[in-house]
Amino acid sequence: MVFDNKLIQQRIDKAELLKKEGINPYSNDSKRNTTIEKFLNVNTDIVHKEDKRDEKRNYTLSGRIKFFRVMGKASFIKIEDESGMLQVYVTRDNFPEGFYNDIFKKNIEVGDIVEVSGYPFVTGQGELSLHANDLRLLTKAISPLPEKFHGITDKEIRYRKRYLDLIMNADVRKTFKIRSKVISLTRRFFEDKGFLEVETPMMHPIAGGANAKPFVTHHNALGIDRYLRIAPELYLKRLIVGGFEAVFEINRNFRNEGMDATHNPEFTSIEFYWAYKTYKDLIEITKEYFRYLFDHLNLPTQLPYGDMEVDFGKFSEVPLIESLYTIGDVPKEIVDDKNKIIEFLNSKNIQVKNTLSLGQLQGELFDEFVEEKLINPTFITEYPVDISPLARRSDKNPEITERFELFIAGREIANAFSELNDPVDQYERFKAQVESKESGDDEAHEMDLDFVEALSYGMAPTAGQGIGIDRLVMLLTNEHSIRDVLLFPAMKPVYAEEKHEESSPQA
RNA sequence: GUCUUGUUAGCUCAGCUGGUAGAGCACGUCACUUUUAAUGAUGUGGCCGAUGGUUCGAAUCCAUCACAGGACACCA
Repeated sequence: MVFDNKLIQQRIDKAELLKKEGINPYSNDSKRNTTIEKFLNVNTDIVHKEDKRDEKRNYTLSGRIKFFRVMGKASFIKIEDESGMLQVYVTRDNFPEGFYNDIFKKNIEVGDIVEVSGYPFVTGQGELSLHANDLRLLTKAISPLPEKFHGITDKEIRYRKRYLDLIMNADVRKTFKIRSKVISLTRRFFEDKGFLEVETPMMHPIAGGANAKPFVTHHNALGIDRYLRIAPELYLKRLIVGGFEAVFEINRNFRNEGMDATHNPEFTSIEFYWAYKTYKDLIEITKEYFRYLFDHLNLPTQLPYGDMEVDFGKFSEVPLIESLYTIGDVPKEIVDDKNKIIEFLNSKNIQVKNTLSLGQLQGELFDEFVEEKLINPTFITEYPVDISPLARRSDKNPEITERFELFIAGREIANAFSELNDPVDQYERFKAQVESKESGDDEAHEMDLDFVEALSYGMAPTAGQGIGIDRLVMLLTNEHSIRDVLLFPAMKPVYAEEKHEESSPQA
């Protein structure tokens, strides 16, 4: 039974009783004419009035009851709407005979959504409140709310029943409002720069644009498998081939990998591509983007993140190889020598496959010794070509690419490069990835001949970038788990085991 | 995937080296017309995550499983 709990049954009984009294416990005729925030702002003058009230003003407000304090013939309740919390004063003698004792006190309770009308006044304790002369039930809550003081702290319940978390925890609502603003501002920033927002497929015939394991689904009508996209990159670049010069997409990517504090199987990123620009231009627009976000979110340039202090006014730029010895304290003389790097890594008790290339080993060194030290925003530039299959080679040094990743608070936030637009080079790099895949790297990129063909028609010199929105929001809200910036993070189903048992009788 | 911690009333949590379940909030009843987690009195409420084992006896010890948190690994 769904409603077998005693407390729930009690509340269902109350709803039934109200129906008998002619009160609809699920009424939809709200007459609200203002919000709590507006009420509180408009009536700040009441405190200066002689009798601390103005009976000529009248407001109708709605909200969920969060506190219910009965003191005999008078009660204080607190109701909450999206904008804030309001104290409402309810007295017996202000209502029709019987309402206060039999309806209000007995059958309306914490969790219910009510509508109140009345005038503003300030209590003896100095709190601006509403003196109610009408109170109506709008929605009966038949499940009791969690405890009013501690609220709900069990993370599992908070994630599985996010609505409860949102009811009980104003901070959580705030975090998701910031998230919404970040996405909205991001969209506006790029639109204002002349970028065109586009939508590209979520179901791909080839999981391309990143190195990651995809989710597989099946298209019945065509009888073929499709991959939930791991990145929109190759489609966006096709659009650049087609003549759009600045495009962006804010949407979900799906990666069939482990889950932890910084990884959810579906996550949101913005990717943008900008013709006739290079990664140098992307560094500049990224700095501008952060200034824009901070201005419009009204954030100080220095933000705490855990026990770190991040200064968003201090962006720096370091080539990857240089960062190994200037930041990572790796001996300078080994960074260009495969064997010496392996020796060094082994001496630090880090095991690596000896099939790794020089570039891959340099990447290892970076991950191991540099990444976590990059607290203030740092553009790490000039990535080795063999760990950058889609990036354009540097004209000065074909072993490195015109690429950067942006690190903040020890985490990768963005990845960007001048795009590879040489179709033959792209073909060769796909081939190298395929070989790598055949030798066991199941996350290597697949061959995408259709994309190579697109490039063969000529893609203007272009720079492109991806920014992880979830991790960005984590930074801005000082949250340390990606689940705390996702309304509905991925969770294992609770009842999987039972269902399984039903279908296969055993044990 | 590995290690580790947790799972007890609707919620937040106690429950020691095994002896048959406890508090606060919520809920019921009573009192109370300016409270702020209101207060006072009183009462109801539990298959102690699941399954096995050890034991005269298990919330407690052991094993397996499920789910979750954390760390590590993988993952750019």
